[in-house]
Amino acid sequence: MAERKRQLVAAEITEAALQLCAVKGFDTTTVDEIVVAAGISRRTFFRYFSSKEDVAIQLLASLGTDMRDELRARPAGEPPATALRHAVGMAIDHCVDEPLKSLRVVQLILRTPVLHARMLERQAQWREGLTAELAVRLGRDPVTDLFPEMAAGMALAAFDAAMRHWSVSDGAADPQELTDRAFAVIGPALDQAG
Amino acid sequence: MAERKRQLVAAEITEAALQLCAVKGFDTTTVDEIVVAAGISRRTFFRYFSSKEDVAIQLLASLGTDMRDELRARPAGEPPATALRHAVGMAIDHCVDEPLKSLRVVQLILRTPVLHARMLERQAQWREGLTAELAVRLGRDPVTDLFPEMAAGMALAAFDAAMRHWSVSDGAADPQELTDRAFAVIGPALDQAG
DNA sequence: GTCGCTGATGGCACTGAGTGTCAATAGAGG
DNA sequence: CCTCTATTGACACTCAGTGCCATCAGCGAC
Repeated sequence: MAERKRQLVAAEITEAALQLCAVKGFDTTTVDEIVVAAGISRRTFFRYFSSKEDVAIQLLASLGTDMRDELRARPAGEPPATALRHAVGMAIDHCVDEPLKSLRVVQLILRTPVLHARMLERQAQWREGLTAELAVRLGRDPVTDLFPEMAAGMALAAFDAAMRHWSVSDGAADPQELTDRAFAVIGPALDQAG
Repeated sequence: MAERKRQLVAAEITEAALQLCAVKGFDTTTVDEIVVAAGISRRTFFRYFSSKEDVAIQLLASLGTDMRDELRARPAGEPPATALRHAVGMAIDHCVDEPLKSLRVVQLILRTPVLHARMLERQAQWREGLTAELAVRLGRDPVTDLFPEMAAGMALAAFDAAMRHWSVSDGAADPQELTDRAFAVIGPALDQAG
């Protein structure tokens, strides 16, 4: 029950922060302003989020593990392109399930350089996870063989491209359809024998 | 001649900063320490570099334009895979020309999360440049057609993979050969008709 | 009920990054 | 030698982030 309250407070902070950032931008929004809007103390804010950027980035926290878990759960014999498409699909589902919240966050991140940078750094960790999982699936050594790493990188490049186009379309485009088109491009490279 | 002096001071600051960061890490190295080592004032430091991170990132400044210029200079009929390989080759050349300096910077960036994030953000700008150039070369609309964007993303994924493996090999591996192997993976996707 | 323990919170002071302002200074040109 | 200009240094300030400690609420033991 203490955990429930913690998530409630975190959600309140997040909501206040996103609201303020949407109005006056991330950089010009101070932690003090967020803190006042959320009705907590400055010190408490940093107990919930390790930095101001974390408020936005934290919302993507589960995507990495979701993708990796889905990739692991795919049938062993499935070709890399199909397995990776389903893995990325897990992340895209979050955008489809809650379009309003997701779009707001994605747009904020994409037009705030420092947030964009943090997100890309996160993605690099996702890539490491996907690389390791792919290496196991394919029985390849990720140190000497560049294929798992490149395949994971291409899948995330497709994810990025879909997110960017979804963002600039203001949510009008279908994220899964954009992802399909991006995967159509990388497909020929994903299913090679190596 | 004022410009010459400016570059000289910048080089001195950079050298002092990299030396300190190599010893005690980027995060624990303060601007004050860099400033003392370089023999300048704190205020002057921020006139040369807009942030502490910029000292390291600035060293990659020309890579983006170099790649785009090289891509533009490639023969019009050349297939995307070949043209992009030469463009990325321009950036890799910097590592081959000055292996000691480059390796030190690359390793520092790759093992410092905040620097890694900034570098990836830079790369996103390079990608935009390559995307625009590719769109022109191929006569495709980068808004409705995902191919230019994905091709640029794949090329940079290859660049990244080569850099990472070069870094972990402590410079023992050949950067151009690593890039060749990475491009061999994405090749089948780069030369599709779309 | 009260004592004592634990965990969450708030307040305070501190370091470090980054910025604006102004005075001092050095160098080019008359 | 004087003047105009650009670079620098010094100071003060805002804001992010952290360590420390006092406070307070809940909760089990007695």
